[in-house]
Amino acid sequence: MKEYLLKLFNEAANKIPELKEITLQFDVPKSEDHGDLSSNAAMMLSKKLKKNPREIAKLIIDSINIDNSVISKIEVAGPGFINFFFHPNFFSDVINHIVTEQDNFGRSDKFKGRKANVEFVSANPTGPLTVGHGRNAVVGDTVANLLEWIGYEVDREYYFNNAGRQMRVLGDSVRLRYLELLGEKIDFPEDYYQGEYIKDIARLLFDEHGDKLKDEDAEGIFKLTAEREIFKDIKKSLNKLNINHKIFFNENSLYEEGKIEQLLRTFEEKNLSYEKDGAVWLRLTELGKEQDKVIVKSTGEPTYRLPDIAYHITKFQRGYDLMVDLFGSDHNATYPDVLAGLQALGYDVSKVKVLIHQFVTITKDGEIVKMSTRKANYITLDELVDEVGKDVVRYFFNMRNITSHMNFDLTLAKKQSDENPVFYLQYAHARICSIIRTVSKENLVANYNNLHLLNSTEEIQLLKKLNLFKEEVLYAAENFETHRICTYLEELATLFHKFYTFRRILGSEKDIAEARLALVNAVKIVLKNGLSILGVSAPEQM
RNA sequence: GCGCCCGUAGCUCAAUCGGAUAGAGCAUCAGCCUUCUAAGCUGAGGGUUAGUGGUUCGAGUCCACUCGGGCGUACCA
Repeated sequence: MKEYLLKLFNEAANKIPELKEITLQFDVPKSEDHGDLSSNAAMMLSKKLKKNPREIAKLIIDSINIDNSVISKIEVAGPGFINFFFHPNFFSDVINHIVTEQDNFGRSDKFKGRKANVEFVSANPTGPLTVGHGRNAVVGDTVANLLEWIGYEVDREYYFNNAGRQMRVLGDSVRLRYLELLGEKIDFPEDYYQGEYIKDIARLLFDEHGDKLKDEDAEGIFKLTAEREIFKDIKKSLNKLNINHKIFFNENSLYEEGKIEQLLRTFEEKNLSYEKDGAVWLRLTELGKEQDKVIVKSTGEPTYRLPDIAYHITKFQRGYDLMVDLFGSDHNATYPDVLAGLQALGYDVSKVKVLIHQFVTITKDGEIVKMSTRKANYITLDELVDEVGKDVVRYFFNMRNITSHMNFDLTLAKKQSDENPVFYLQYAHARICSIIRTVSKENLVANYNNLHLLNSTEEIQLLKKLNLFKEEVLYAAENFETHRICTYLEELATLFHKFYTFRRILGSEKDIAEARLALVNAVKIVLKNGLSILGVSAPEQM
């Protein structure tokens, strides 16, 4: 629809040259009374032409050629909107596209041939994934899905840090628990990992090696075993949500391959770093930042900035056109330094898109569930998935804009009722499957030749919504907004349920019944495709 | 103190780079199942978009300030 109008306006620009100077946009009005698409071009031109916008709108209308079989009505409304009403037959075409393309309907090739990397979760293997990681995991995977739907070839990547202090503490936590098992009296520091899983790993080592490890370093077998075992659990948790990273990139490899040293030398050669108080600093002030930051501590150990920059360089070297990083808001202070460093080295940081999601609060029975990692008092992602199921978890995390703090209502999520929006969508799909099963026994077959018979309000609204799916996917993907898909699907499901209530298939005249069956088939495909972007299943019956 | 995010109906949230009368779901109230799934549908009530100024044809959206909440502000990540 938009393309069609764009073409008309570009033709009109021959008569009104100023039209070329503004970016044309067509919006779907909130109210149906305002047409199917609306243009604000006249208002944008009013200053330039020094004329009343309504007059300009009339001028524009006069200078475009209207095909009455496509556009049934054009009007000037309000302060100067031009409203376009499309002919009903125009909308039913979409059904043919949907049934032809099936599972691929909604995909576009706008970014075909381009490579994207989506880095998400990236939690260090120091403990099980929590509900907080869940939002990151689900949104990251869904963003990756969306990018695939608009043509990108996408690599899902998990970056983890196994070289720093955190992991040393982890190894030592296991070592102490191990010694405890051997009967030694230990003093377990408060800032060590308190969780039961540490004891499990210690138990594992004890069962396998007895007391032979009592003189081993924390950094050796203790740390390695902990990393291996915890990663096993992390991957299992992600698998339950159908999340599979293609690449697990670890920080150690950057050291092993000399990337860290190399980067340090480059900074030095370009005079972007200097030494002070025994540490190496990055000249961020010269890059417009507030203060210089340390990249190598006086102990000789790099801060996170150095490996992070080196890591992103590898992404550039791997040839991605788009690199998405998804972090929780606790990281919002770290990424600007990394980007500044990359930019100073001449990398095109506009290819890096950093997404920050806000935190998740869990409520149960109306009360906030308080969580503390240090005390190992948290709800794990695993527990959450086991309790409410994959579909609910994926839907709930996807349904909110990531810029908002989100409330995960455990009581609501567990309810298998109309209070839970996931079921509303799945129910619509199951209902359609049921209709198709029942109706096929009556010798009715979908017929795609009489779609003009779909002319009731309920049918036309449904058709219009189907027409918007592809655009909606594109918009959601380009803006990295997964919740858009949820909103769209809920609106589609609502329109379907209304259609179901007022327009029957059985009992209608055969031509109408068969056209409606075609419509219902199309709705089913779009619901299923939308749910598959979200990673939510589309059950055939409920 | 400073930086980022947020503040919309009783609750949870939408609102397409600034568009027309701010919309859904839940909750509350009143209705609809002898025919394709009632996990559904119809209707009603519910708002000074935290506040005050500003920018303009037009502001929930942009700017300034104030209030309130979250996360940061390390030679932790």
